[in-house]
Amino acid sequence: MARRPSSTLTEAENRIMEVLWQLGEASVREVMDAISQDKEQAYTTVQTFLGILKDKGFVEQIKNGRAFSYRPLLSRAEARNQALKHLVGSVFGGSTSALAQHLLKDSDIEADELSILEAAIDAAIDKRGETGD
Amino acid sequence: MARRPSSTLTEAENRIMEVLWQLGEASVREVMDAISQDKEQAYTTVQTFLGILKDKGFVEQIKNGRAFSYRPLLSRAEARNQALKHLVGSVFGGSTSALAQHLLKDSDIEADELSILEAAIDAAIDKRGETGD
DNA sequence: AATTAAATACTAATTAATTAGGAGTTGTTA
DNA sequence: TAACAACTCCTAATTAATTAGTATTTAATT
Repeated sequence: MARRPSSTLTEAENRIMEVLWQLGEASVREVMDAISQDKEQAYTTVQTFLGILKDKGFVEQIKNGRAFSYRPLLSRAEARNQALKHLVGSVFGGSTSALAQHLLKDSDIEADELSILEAAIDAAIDKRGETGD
Repeated sequence: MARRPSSTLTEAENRIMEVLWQLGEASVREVMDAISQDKEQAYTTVQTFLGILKDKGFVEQIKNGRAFSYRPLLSRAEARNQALKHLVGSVFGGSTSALAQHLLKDSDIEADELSILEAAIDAAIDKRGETGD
């Protein structure tokens, strides 16, 4: 027996999606060029992953002259949600507050980030109080 | 070419470590029994992973009569830190506050968890203010 | 039209991750 | 002590993930 396929974007898939989220729409070559800033990657490798992402329904393929362009169908926020859910489920015992508390206690988050965070929490609590959400 | 080895605990490794963190120390059979509550897993499979974890330096092996017992050398907090850092690096562009803000805006964290979180933040800010950390 | 460039489609190879079997060893018990 | 059970060690098999090459098609340019 062996492993189940990943429920979230793999590392390589995420690298590709990141470019699409940034550019909105891009050809194989454009994705390759954007990635090659950080990581050398063959044209056909990028192509392979765009094909995989298309098969998984995470991008759509648009005919653009002789070539194809690709556009994200999965948003960055959704992808982050999935990745986060997966991490919380496997590493934090399914408890989001365990993650949050870990963030504060054991991780190296900066003090000024904490203030931003606190303001965001106030806003979130206000909003939920109003709507009863 | 192919993938680099995972810098964090894999899913299966984490499952094993979770038992060790819970029990403090356990034999192959005890780990297997604990895991089998959720997931059927062969004795030798558990054994294989304990061997891998030992090779990686994440557990120590203690002779216990005719068998071995295993004890975690990596703490749960450290493992969570690594996993979190990895996620933030790959999915949140390296920004912890991007993660924090996502938690509040886009994830489905509960209102009562937010209150806990806020209290934790207050405490964290107080502590850092005192020590100038 | 022939050569060249670029894109696509298909295939393949490598390694990590997961799972488990079988051989051999050691200790227990009828 | 012979049978049996439990454990260890080594090996293997399967699939996901990553990477890229080759062959073919399509288009541009001289």
